[in-house]
Amino acid sequence: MLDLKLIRENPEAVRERLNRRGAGAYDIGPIVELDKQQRELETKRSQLQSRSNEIGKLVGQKIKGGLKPDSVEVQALKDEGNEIKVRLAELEPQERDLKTQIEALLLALPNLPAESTPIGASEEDNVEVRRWGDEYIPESDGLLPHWEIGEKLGIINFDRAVKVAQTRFIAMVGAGAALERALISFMLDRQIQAGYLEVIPPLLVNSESLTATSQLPKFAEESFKCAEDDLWLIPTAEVPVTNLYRDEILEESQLPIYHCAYTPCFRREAGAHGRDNRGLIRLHQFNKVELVKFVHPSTSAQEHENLVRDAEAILQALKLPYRVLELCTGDLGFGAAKCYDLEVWLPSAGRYREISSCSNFEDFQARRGNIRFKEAGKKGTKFVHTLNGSGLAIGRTMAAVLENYQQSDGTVKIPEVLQPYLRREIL
RNA sequence: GGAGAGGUGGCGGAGUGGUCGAUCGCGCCUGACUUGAAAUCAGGUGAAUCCUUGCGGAUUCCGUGGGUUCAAAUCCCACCCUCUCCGCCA
Repeated sequence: MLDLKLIRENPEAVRERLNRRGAGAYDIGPIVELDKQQRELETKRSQLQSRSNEIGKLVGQKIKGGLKPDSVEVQALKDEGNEIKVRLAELEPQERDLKTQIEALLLALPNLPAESTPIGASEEDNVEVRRWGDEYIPESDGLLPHWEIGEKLGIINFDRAVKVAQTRFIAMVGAGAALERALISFMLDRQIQAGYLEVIPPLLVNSESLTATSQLPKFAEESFKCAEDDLWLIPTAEVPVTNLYRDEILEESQLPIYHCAYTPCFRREAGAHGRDNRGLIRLHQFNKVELVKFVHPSTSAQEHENLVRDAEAILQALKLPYRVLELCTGDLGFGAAKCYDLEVWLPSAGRYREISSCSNFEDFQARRGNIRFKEAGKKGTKFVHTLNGSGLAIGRTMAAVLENYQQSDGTVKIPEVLQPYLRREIL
């Protein structure tokens, strides 16, 4: 959520920055107008309230001083109090209504792109920052896509999972399940070593949590909702982990807070029919190790760079070729101020595919979730900055391992760093 | 799911209609005393919004939302959450 004060005081600057996401896509005019009305009402209402409080006190004093509750003097005050009550009953709903409208409009506005985010219209304009591991890119002759490898080895079952659930669900079997589990353990171990505190959060979350991290209200159709309850299946561990500290005031000395979490993620992938529909790339349920940071605003840019490096470290350890993209303003996620995507090399596609997305939300989520910190000895509070990134998506990593490590005899080598987890060298 | 108890400031814990944003204790901060610390003493110590150039002022917040009243932490209604016992269960 953007700071209403910032919009009020610098509307032109806010407009300019929002336009970087797409010219004219967002209009703050109504917010500015409603905010003006709301403040006028608030001033009026607060003055009435003040007089009403005064009357309340006066009546109390008079009665204590010996006047009868039904004496003329007291009755006159009561009458005035009743009058004010009538006028307040008019103003209050108006003000509340305005506030609700403003809130709804604010929740629908995306974050301002950071000054450093490259300006562009679409993913075409994303900027490649660096590439790693070209020497590990396999020869392209006779390569199979990962779903064929998985089926041949009998470690991924697509058809049976569809019977059990729906299309875009899979079942991992035997060594496939073990490899999935090994990847999870390996990534968690690495990230814990890098300083992240592991969490196993709830996999169902309420609407308030989804609103704080900004999946709601705009992207409701992307998540699975439990019909009987105000509970949703998490689309990413970002939601429960970020919301761990919702409505809290942290001590400055507690920052930074680093968490990692392995969770399954559930996404409806609405509107994605027919796209990337083979294999492990786009499923309704997938596993992910997520990194989440809560940091002091002055450090968040550096923390973001470090977060990306922590995600990259996994790909490097697995010797999977990848590149780092800096997303342009036109491709930037709703809540992000700045975002790097990691893309891993998928030989079957002959291209890089997203395997991690590392975003700095600055105070956007913190504002929505009311996550603040207090500086020692100083009055008031500030919003923390939140960041998160995949470290990494497990299913896509599995796909990348199967394809990049396949051998001409149809077997798949196990990356060295996973061998201790799997206790074997070949699939 | 049933019965009972309860939700007040960082913590503990008062407060059952009136000047209560809330006694008090602990914690924390500042100052005095001290070579320093402890102890002691004095003062201070929540958040948010609006008005104001500033000084400052006003309003809101005692789980949440309604209601009664001139006036609600306090009374009424609904809901949420926590604890204890029972039931059920991995």
